Amino acid sequence: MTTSRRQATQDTVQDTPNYGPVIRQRRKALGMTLDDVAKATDLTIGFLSQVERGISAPSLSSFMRIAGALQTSLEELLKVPEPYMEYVPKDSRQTYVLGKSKRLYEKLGPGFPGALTYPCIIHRPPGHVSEHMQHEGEVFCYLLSGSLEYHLGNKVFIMTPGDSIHHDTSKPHFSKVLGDEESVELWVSSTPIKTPG
Amino acid sequence: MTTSRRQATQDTVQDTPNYGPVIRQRRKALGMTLDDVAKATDLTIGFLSQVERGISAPSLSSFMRIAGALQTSLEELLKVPEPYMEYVPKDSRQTYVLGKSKRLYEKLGPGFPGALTYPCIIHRPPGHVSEHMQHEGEVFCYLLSGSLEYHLGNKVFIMTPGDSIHHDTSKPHFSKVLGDEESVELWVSSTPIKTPG
DNA sequence: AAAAAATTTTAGTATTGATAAACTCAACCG
DNA sequence: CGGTTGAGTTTATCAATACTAAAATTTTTT
Repeated sequence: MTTSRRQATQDTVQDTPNYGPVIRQRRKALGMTLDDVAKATDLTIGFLSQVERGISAPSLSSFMRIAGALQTSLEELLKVPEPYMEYVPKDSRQTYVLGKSKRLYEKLGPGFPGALTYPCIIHRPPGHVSEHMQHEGEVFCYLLSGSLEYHLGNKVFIMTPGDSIHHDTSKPHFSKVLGDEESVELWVSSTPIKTPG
Repeated sequence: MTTSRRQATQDTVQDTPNYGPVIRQRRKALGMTLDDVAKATDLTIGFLSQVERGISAPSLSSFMRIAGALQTSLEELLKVPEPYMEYVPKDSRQTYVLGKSKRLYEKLGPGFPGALTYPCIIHRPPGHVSEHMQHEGEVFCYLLSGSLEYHLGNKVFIMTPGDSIHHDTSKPHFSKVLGDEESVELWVSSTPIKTPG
């Protein structure tokens, strides 16, 4: 054909997200060197440097390993950066109702591009028992109101307003809302809390 | 190294989503042939056949062109299929509050994997004016209650309960909630309605 | 200023992403 | 029944590249 596919690809390079800088930003935000990522992905620092500078394109499987090493997802690296506001007036929060239990989730971040933590407020009804969790990362929770029975590994804490907890999420954990009122919990997590589609 | 990166890749093949069958299913659901997709993506039918059968791996840019041809996204093709229920009891719906206007969105689908349409019910407060939209696809809306002023291109319709509208979404459209009560609208769209992450 | 760390750059190549075309199979039609 | 057509599979091939190893350069640290 008169127009090579190579040229066709070049013509559509505009459509390829500029993931190089996004990868570099995330890597630096995590305090990692090219060598750190190279070891985690079984790729070389030279190649990763080229990927970050847009000189070379990784295969899909390499891209996924890079995303894994950076504790993020393909989707996060490829998507158009979402709008952010550092300052969130309390009456302008994005809110969601989650699940059959009608938990209310108030999103407070991201406050800037490349943020590594996800702040939110969660309202849970009396008696609600959260999912048992265990995954890589860390979390901080401050109880604004209500009462919680927080299970962390084989420890149990009764939390009242003003109490907080900060832990490694690789330890199994869950909590139950005590008493007759809903709990209001301020969370800052290293992984986004899953909100349905 | 004694373990080739190819083997390393093979070792992690379990981690690579099984997108081949997902691509084929979506292509067939859209009534497209390999030739149709080949023409849309500037790839060959032999290659696409191999991709769908997991024999060959497309580059990231080719993958994105395939996703485009299939009117879907990388994320949709790569993600673990979401749980689905054909039958949705009215008190078991997933709900979300959207935006500052506090629209309520009740998810009714997908009813099966590979579905091409997205059913939902949307509740909107009095006076709410929707975003002006214009994109590829089609939509059907049935007004359950309330009243709407629906703008489609340069046509305006006053919708009352029981009325419906079904149109090509490439025409510019938006609507406003009339009267003092909220509207309750049943929608079936060819594209997912955006819900904040 | 020197050393160390981090990154960039270069040369190289085994592998592959993708093609062209032959082949196979099922469905359809005269 | 044989020929044609549509759809998909398979094979041989190769230009391009995904990625490496190592040298060179830059930046940071001491």
